[in-house]
Amino acid sequence: MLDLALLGLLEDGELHGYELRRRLRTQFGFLTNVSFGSIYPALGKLEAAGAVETVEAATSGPPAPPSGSLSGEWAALRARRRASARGRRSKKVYRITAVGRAHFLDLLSDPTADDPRSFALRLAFARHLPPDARLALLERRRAQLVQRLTETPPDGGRLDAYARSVIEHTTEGVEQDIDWLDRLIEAERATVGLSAAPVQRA
Amino acid sequence: MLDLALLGLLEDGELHGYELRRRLRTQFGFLTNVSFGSIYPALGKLEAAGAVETVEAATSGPPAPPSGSLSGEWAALRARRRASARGRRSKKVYRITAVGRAHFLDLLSDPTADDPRSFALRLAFARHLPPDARLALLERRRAQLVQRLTETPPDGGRLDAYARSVIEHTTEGVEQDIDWLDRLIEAERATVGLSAAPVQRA
DNA sequence: GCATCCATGTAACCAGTTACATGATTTG
DNA sequence: CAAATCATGTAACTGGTTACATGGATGC
Repeated sequence: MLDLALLGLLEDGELHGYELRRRLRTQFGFLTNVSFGSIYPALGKLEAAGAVETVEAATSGPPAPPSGSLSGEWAALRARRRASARGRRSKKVYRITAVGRAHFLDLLSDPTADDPRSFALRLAFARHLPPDARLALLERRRAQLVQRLTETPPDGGRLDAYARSVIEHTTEGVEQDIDWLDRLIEAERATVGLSAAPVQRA
Repeated sequence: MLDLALLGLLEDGELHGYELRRRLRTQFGFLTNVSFGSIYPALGKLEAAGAVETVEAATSGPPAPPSGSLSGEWAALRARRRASARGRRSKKVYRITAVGRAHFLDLLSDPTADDPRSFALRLAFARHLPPDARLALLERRRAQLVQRLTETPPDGGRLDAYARSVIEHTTEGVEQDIDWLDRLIEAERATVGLSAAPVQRA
């Protein structure tokens, strides 16, 4: 989960841990409250695995987005000078590697992750997937939700009002998710149909 | 989470682990897939803490629901005979204790648990709460969701269609949750107003 | 008698948390 | 210069998971 999120964010820009956390909080409504205690170890693991590498500051690689933060770049420069001069620590900016990109795609296409948060995250990064994998992701999720609906107890009679309300509300939520997925699937099919010969799939 | 669910289920009936799991799967749409690897250790802990106790079969305590399962009772009888005769293991039926009931109420009223599943679970068991605690539970949840909405980024402009769709859908879900809570709160206020002098609270 | 479900349990692991500790930078 | 915010990290813990091991009861 976290690996996926971090790699995804790093896919479009070099970032440091603190900023990664901020983006998780702001850009994704789900996946709030990820704590530093998770992020830094995760980044460490990813670095050890060669999926990301640290860069001293945004100097090389893809044209660093100027983003109008002159003060930020000055700060980075100063930090770097300090860092080399006194060996002190500073911001650790991470960049995704080729290995990391491959790993990211693996995580993104992995069909054995069915929890809602993981799905939301994957869909949010779906632009990195080829169209057919995108479609597969949506349809897999849809099938899961449909099955959950069928598994929902047909009883509900002997529960009190509170429990019943919870169950009904949950069920409604699932139904709306399915509708939403249907719209997405339709849109996806349309674009697939446009860009290539129509593929027949369930 | 699990403790709460187990105690809540045991509040209305003596049950064994396997059956507890089955009920979690069927009665609650959320909280599916709780595994035995969680349940048995949790029951063990609860027993060690004195929150539940094992009974050999449904013989004493609250009038065992006959539930028409004669074969079930025969099986229990036979199992008990075996158990005493050969010291073999059999179904371990748990009953909640006074300590357990107190613990259950604590968990149910604990304001420091804000994740959605925990809330759903507590609301499902809300009949065990006094009306004011019920109202407090609902209003706390509502406040959390409202805050989450205000924290949602007003930007959304520079995200691609997939990420935007996820965020929008999530936001809609939160809004519907709030509407739902509003209805529940209103209903709750009505019953409170009926049974006692109207209390003024935010 | 064999498969299948009911039933309990353990061990290893995993993804995340909180609390703690440290220090640099910015701002009033 | 003090307070707030930026920034990184570690250790202990939590609440679960999967995989494994075992065995009784039921149904065909």
